[in-house]
Amino acid sequence: MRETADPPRDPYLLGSLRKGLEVIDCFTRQKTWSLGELAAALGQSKPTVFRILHTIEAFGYLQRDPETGRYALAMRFHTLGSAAIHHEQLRWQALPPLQDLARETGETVHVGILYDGEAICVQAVEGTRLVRMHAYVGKRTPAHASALGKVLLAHLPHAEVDALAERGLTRFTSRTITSAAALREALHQVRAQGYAMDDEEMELGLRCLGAPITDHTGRPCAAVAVSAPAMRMDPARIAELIPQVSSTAQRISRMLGSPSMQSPGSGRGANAA
Amino acid sequence: MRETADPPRDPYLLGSLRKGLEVIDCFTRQKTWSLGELAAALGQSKPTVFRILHTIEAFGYLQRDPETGRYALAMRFHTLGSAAIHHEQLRWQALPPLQDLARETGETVHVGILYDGEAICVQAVEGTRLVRMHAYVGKRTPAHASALGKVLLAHLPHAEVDALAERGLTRFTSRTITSAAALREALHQVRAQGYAMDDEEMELGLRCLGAPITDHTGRPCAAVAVSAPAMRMDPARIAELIPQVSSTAQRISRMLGSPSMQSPGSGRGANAA
DNA sequence: GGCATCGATTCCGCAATACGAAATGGCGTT
DNA sequence: AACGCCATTTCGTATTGCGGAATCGATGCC
Repeated sequence: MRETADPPRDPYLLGSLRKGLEVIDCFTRQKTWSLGELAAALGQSKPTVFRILHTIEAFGYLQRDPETGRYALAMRFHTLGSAAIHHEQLRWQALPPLQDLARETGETVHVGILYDGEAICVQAVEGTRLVRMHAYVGKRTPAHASALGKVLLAHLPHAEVDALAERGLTRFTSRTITSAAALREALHQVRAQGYAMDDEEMELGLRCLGAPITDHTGRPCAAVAVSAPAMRMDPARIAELIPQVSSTAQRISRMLGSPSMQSPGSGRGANAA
Repeated sequence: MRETADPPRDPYLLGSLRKGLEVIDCFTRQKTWSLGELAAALGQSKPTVFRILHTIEAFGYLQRDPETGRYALAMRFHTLGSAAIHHEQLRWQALPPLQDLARETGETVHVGILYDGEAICVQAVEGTRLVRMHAYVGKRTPAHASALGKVLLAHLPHAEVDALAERGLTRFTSRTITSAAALREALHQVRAQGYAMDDEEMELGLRCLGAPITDHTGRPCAAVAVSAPAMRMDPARIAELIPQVSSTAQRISRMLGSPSMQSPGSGRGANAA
């Protein structure tokens, strides 16, 4: 029989490299694989998969359990992962404004991006208070349960948000948003307000406020957040922090070449435009 | 002219996958590349490199700067990197003993492995004191300036330690070991003592004690460390902590199937054997 | 505005490469 | 001791990937 029609074949896709990457992908789903399992999962012959594994292993990206001979991701991927984060140019641009915000508020502040349903911290500055949230570059938080994440989800196509909710919204506290309907409602509010709040949804006693950073096309590409113990985040303090976080976000956006929300000197613009 | 003799050609090395991995490797040295730069650096033709980049990009492992068209590592690598750490089986085995040690001492404790000149934390339990070291999975520390790192370096072939020193030993405090000779001497002492100490070598005011974990072959494969502010790490406290850290390390080693240093019931063995 | 330049992308024919069926080897099980 | 499962190796063939050269597109210079 002839090929079952894959009409739009990409002539620049290298087959053996493609299969290699498919193999690597498998390891995000299951931590160890035997040759036979992988061959079956990918629908490839064992010699083919053997050569692929052999090549990747030769580069130190995979390692085998000396006992069982099963393959697993090696630490070399962790090196690449760190490099990926440190390469974000955003990281360096955002640092001075973040430091200012941390100094003004005394609280931990951070900048993150959305990736695959998680908010990933790419830069953080800790607050000066003894009891404070800890943040570090590379920290990941489920998007539905963080201020950073909700700000970024709010500007995503509805279909993607639904797909995320479909995968299940893990509960962390009694306040975590766990239904698709509640998430949609919360994101609607975020869009209306221009900022997001995590009200002890990830951890009891921790509140965060987040605001969007827009890139040169005006699209939200990242977010800033300030995090503090709930005891220091009463309504009065929140009202005070919101403009501080928002203006930090706008400052970073401007550095990225974002078209300002309101032309400078045009007075107070309608913020519902 | 004929090929310049690469005698031990590996028949199971897939050429195009190999080149793809070489391309990925390039991004650990320089954060962004243009097609032409990569082609020149690898000694490959531009169409070849183009196909490779195209394939990797199609998988979301590379992304292009929309402005300049330059390639950079994408966040997807960070996902793989996290997965690599979380797949360490050591991580789960070590947790209960670590929790016990953290409870007994009240200080932050962690387990790490050596990779490419850095100690990488694969499991951590924070202490209970208000002022304490913060540790998290994935944290990396230069090996020459940490207790974890020095324990693991001590059991490496001398050539590898020298190679590391060759690359330069960054100074963090006035106490950081920065010469190859001093490092060799320090590692010699670690081997003799059976534990390592970081005496404010990474950060002033922070002391750590580390002890080796051995795998089923008896080879040191990881290490445990306890970290505390120097004010809580005076000589008396250190003398108290050393056996606690060591016995935690031995407990974990035994779980990994390590042959005990001294057969159970054989009384106090000579620890210099 | 037109032309030169430089980098990225596409074309195309040739040859090397990667493919998989089947054979082999190693090891734990019955 | 023979079986059966899984990883590894062999080998002939067809496909895939290769690179020189042409094309396209943007940028800068006259």
